Amino acid sequence: MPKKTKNLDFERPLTTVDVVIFTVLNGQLQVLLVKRPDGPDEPCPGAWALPGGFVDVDMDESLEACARRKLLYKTGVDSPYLEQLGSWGGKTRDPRGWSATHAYFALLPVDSVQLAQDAARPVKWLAVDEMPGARRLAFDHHDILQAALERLRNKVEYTTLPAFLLPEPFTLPQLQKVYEVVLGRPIDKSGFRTRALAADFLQEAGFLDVGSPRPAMGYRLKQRVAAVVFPRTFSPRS
Amino acid sequence: MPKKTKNLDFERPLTTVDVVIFTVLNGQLQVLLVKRPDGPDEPCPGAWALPGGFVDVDMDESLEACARRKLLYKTGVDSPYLEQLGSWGGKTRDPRGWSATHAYFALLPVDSVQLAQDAARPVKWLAVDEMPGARRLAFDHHDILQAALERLRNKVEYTTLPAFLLPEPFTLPQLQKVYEVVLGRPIDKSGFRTRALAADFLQEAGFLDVGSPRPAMGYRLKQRVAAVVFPRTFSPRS
DNA sequence: CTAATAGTGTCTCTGAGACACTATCGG
DNA sequence: CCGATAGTGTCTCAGAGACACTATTAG
Repeated sequence: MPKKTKNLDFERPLTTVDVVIFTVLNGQLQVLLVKRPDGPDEPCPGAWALPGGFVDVDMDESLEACARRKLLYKTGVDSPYLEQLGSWGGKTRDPRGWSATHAYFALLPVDSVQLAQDAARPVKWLAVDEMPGARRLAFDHHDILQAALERLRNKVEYTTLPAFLLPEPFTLPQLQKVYEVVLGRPIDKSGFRTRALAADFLQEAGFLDVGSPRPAMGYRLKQRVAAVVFPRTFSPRS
Repeated sequence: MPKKTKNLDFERPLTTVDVVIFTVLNGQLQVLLVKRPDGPDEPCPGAWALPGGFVDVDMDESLEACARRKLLYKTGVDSPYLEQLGSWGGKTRDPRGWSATHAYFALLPVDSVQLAQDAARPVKWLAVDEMPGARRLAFDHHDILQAALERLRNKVEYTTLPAFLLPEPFTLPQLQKVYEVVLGRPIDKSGFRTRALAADFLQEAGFLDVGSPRPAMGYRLKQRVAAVVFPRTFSPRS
């Protein structure tokens, strides 16, 4: 290892942060994508990509601060549920050189979002179920998105994460729908209610009339910071 | 954001990979540490640190390959259980500049290790329980180690990870001891055996006489690649 | 009244925890 | 024989799954 002695003048990898931003919209789990600019010097020109970009060593105090900055810039949301997902790095993932990205994933209610619509950088929600195999995302963002989905679906089995996808206040049937959307299968109502209430992470917020024949109790999260863990999973009896 | 246009000549963070290497030795969970060199230009001179270092854009194909290279170099082990832990990055974690590290954690049986003893870079095992609060590791390696411990202890509750800490073949009582060492509490023998065998990740390898009055069945892992997940955790009745 | 959704009660069964029990070895 | 460790059987109980049941609204 000749280069790593005293001086630091060896080639450094490019360092980026990408954020997988999920919400529920039209009864579907959706992810935020940004169109890469066209141009001769641009990698993946015109392709859809996860929001993200280079770490700015002057602006960013830390990786998480960088992720929050990019998220705030694209969505206007400043304190969503945000969790580190992992990092991807290698010689070939970016044509501009050895590059490593730190990926985060965020959950937010769609009503809190003000998309930064900019003609130069179009932004859109895409339902994850409608992502055709053919539609390739930029770089290795397909892998990153799949990892985020896997993490989300795993955690949904035993945590209260989906509550961060809903605007407050919400009803238990609404929350159950979100669980079902993310898991892709129906859940028993009685068991769901028992679990949700036993987890003690909700507080009542008065009855809501959401157009159903009978009004339902509305709830807010007691703590908007972290997820609560259930004692067991939702896995169905085999 | 002025700098991130076409050209790439803005300052790049330093990029490193660190590996938290665990084993069980003398009935204790131990972690591998490397002494930082002394010297006027060195950060944290003489402090103990996790093995790791800069990504070498010529040698390393990917982050994981870089982690494996560093692990092989220090221990001689080339295919341990290796998992990404997370990344830590910020303006102040390294006095040499904005730096981001990609942390991995590895589990390996102590008998497979040939420590690279080099007078310039001493290497040692340290029992995690004997780490005094006062003993500060280099950089933010204390945080990284704590995160690795938390991850390990969490996963031990519901996976077969501890099997990667033992030389094969091993007996079920030996494996149970490892679980107890990592968890820091006793486990019921009967329940442990039922779970372990039901998980179907072991194959018999003949009786072993390990000095106990009665010989016990030895086992090997069916797959040395990934951990198996239990249906429920070991959490004790409240 | 009926239709539709909100919310509850009840039965069963799996699997963990606790712990007493038997089995097999060395001396 | 005894002591020590390996390994098994049995009872109980929490909590998930399944599903039938009641409650409250709009029309």
